[in-house]
Amino acid sequence: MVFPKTPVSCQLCPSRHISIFQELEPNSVDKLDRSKTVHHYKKGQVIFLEGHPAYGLYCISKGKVKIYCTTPEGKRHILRIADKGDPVGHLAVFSGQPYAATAEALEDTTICFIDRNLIFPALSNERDISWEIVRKLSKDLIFAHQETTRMAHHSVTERVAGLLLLLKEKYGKHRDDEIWIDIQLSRDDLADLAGTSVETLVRTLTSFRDDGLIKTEKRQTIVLDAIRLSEIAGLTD
Amino acid sequence: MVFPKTPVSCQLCPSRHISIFQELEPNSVDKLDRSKTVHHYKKGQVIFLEGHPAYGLYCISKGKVKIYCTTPEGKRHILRIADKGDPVGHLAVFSGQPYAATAEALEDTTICFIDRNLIFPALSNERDISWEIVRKLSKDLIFAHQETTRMAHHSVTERVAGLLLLLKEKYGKHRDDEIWIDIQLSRDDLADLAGTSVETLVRTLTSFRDDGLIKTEKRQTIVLDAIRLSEIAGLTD
DNA sequence: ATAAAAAATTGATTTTTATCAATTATTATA
DNA sequence: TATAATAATTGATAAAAATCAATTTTTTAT
Repeated sequence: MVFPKTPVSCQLCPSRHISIFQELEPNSVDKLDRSKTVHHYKKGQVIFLEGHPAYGLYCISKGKVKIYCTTPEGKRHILRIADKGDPVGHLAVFSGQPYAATAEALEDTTICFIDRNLIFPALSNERDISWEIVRKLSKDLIFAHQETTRMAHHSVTERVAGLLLLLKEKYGKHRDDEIWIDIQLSRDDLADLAGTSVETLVRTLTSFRDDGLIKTEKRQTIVLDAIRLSEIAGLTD
Repeated sequence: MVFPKTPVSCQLCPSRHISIFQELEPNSVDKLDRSKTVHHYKKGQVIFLEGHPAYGLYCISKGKVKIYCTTPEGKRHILRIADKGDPVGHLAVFSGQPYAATAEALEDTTICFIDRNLIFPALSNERDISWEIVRKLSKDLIFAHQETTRMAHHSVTERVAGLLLLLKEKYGKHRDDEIWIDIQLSRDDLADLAGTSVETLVRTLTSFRDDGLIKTEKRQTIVLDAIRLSEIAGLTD
């Protein structure tokens, strides 16, 4: 694995103003800046592996990372997609446990690593950052609970519809009066996000296409009828 | 709803030394003590409802509480069972959102309520409590992710086996050389925990009983073969 | 540009699980 | 204690989704 260092300062980082560290004092930012190392990963490269000891956390400067668990039978479940500004591996560091999931670059990614022993000293002058983290983790936990419930009690059709809407919210771009989901995900990725098999996912997309809910072009998806999709997803009532 | 006040001090609370507040200075405990109100709920009573505004959080003094989500179709999913010392409703308070789930007493329960506006002042002198909460939330989030993966990719048989082992860990009591799961859960509760229908749950238990993995007596379960159960649950490899 | 590899799609089949219906057991109540 | 109400169980059936297999499309590498 190659770890080329690049001079990227936190002050100039494109993700600076959306990350969990957005409220830091300049002094703390400087400390972070001196504590971090910058790394580049090509699409498909693994950043860390489930089960490995967590020596630190990451913050995405550029690119996207998928975080997934693997079952004993080799099935993958993508827990989330981390974008510019998002922390990765922080749960392991905060909880003191090994990484509970694998992180893999979805596209060419620049990511900063902060050693777990340097994080807390760098934040020592920040009074509120820990409560800010509590707030974010609580939100994430509520979302995770909803996901668990969805996986347990909703059909694949409902889950795929919900997934498409989520992706539309997060990655939707307007183009030619249509909403285009601007993220490069394979069918396998989509299946791993929806918690189903590739074949079932494809059939679900096909049926959505046949019903005029979506349009697919070159592995890209366009949402044509978000209202009907959210009815199917069970988000309206 | 009846809210009888009882003189229960935090210092004397049976849950004092296992709760998230276990590390507090005496001064902070006093503040909490003066901020809280004590409430009693009979088995089956609802403590708060999904969707309602969160005016504060709870800490269980005695008893057990199930926290569940309800889907639009009326299906329930029990996210967790909170015991003596466990916080309830804290996610809503920490995140500033309404309660995302319903809390209902599984048995007669004594629980303390702390208004959301009084929590942070009471903890103002505590340097590390927020990082302690970060640690606990991170652990909970990792667990929640594992649950999501389990619901998405494991069969009902695997999930029920895993559930029984979890209950055994948490509520197992040795009696007559056997491990007895000492908690009063209906078949509906077990189904809602495993994310399946009552009928399928019953059939799964029956097959476990036929295979000599468990023994059931008067709605109570005894684990006879934890090793084989954990093989079925997919926890061994 | 072409061949090889990888990804996506479609079809057929089996397995799993939910649902509906009926019955039995248990608990609560008069 | 008898009776009603609730909970648990069993059976039959239908629906959902996984799996296996084959084919087509797209991408990558030569």
